[in-house]
Amino acid sequence: MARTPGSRAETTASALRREALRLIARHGYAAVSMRQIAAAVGVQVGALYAYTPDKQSLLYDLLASHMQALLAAWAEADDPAATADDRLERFVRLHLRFNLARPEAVFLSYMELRNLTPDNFARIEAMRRSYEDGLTAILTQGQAEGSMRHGDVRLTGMAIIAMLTGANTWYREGGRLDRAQIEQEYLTLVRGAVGIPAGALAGQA
Amino acid sequence: MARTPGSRAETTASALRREALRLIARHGYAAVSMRQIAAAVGVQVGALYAYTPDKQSLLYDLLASHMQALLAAWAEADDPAATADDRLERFVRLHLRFNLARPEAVFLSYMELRNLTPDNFARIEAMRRSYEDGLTAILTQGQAEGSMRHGDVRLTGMAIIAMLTGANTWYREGGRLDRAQIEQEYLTLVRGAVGIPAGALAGQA
DNA sequence: GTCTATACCTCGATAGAC
DNA sequence: GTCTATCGAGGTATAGAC
Repeated sequence: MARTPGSRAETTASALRREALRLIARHGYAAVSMRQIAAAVGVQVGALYAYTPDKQSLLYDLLASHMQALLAAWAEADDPAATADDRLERFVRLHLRFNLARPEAVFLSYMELRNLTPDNFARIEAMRRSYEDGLTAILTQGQAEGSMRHGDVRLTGMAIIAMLTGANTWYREGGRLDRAQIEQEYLTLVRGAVGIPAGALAGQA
Repeated sequence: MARTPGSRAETTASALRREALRLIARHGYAAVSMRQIAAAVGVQVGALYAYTPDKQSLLYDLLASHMQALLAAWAEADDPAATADDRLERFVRLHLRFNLARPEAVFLSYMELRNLTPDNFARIEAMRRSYEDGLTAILTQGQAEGSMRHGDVRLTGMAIIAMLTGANTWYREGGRLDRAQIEQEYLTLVRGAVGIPAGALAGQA
């Protein structure tokens, strides 16, 4: 049987990531065994160690690649030259779109932080903090431009992110509200929370 | 040594709950062993089974008593005869006050849901739903009274709860903001989100 | 009520054959 | 790259002595 060298390896590697993500999201890192993951991939447990040095690295890779993808998506969506109102709208839409599309990875990213080693935890936290800083910069800009009226910038930023991420706890594909409606609803809530007048349109100072 | 019969048992029972809560909050249900809990309590592992039939019941009891306390606190704080604005303020303050005072129990209540058996999960979910319904009733009332302008009631309720509960992820005793300041900040955010005019005071229609 | 001892199971990780 | 076999550790829960 002719088979491209390495092609089987790539299949197993991606299956490993996919099944590990699925199982850990459902049962938790500590509750999922390497044997379970191997069974889901369709190999014996020893074979997994050709792809990951240990279980911890597997978890870290899942979280790190998720955060890297999020940061990259925001870097592409943001326009630092735009008004704060406009940037805030982009942030809200990107956050919802990105997170609702990957519920399992999002779930892992806040549920499994405590199962990281201290070094790995610090790396993930730095990326998360960088993402949060993107939002607080927008809030600071909005206050300077006079379009937003809110109190403590850090608290407001954390509140907005918590509110948006919370959508993942109840959103289900094919539910009562579609993603476009959800984006609009959350956008209205966020704009009200930071004191943007109800009549103001994004993009105007 | 004269000792009140049963007093030693009560001490162990409460120590068991306290240490189990602390350890599970820190490491997760699946990662904490009955041996670890026993060591923290100061007994051997066999002794724990005089207080709980198994590990699962221990987890369920911790979550159920937390939710019961929350529902009782809200029943006492709420005034169904008041205006929606006033009731919303009470809800925000109670939620923050209650949750910031019990970070470990709050953490368990959303992190360990998946480690409950289906039956136990359904019981906890019913209590959580009942709490959420308290808020959505307020939002519906506010819309009817004309003091609030928001969209989907269920989405708005979930968004508010997620925003408020998020405070637990960053709040630390003795931090930059005290609890009174935090309550005020979140109250402003919530009132803005549901479209209560910035000038309006709670208690006014 | 708590102890010691233990039954029985599953874990992560490795070794060596193919 | 994957298999089988295995090591040493640690898991929940129970039995029976005190």
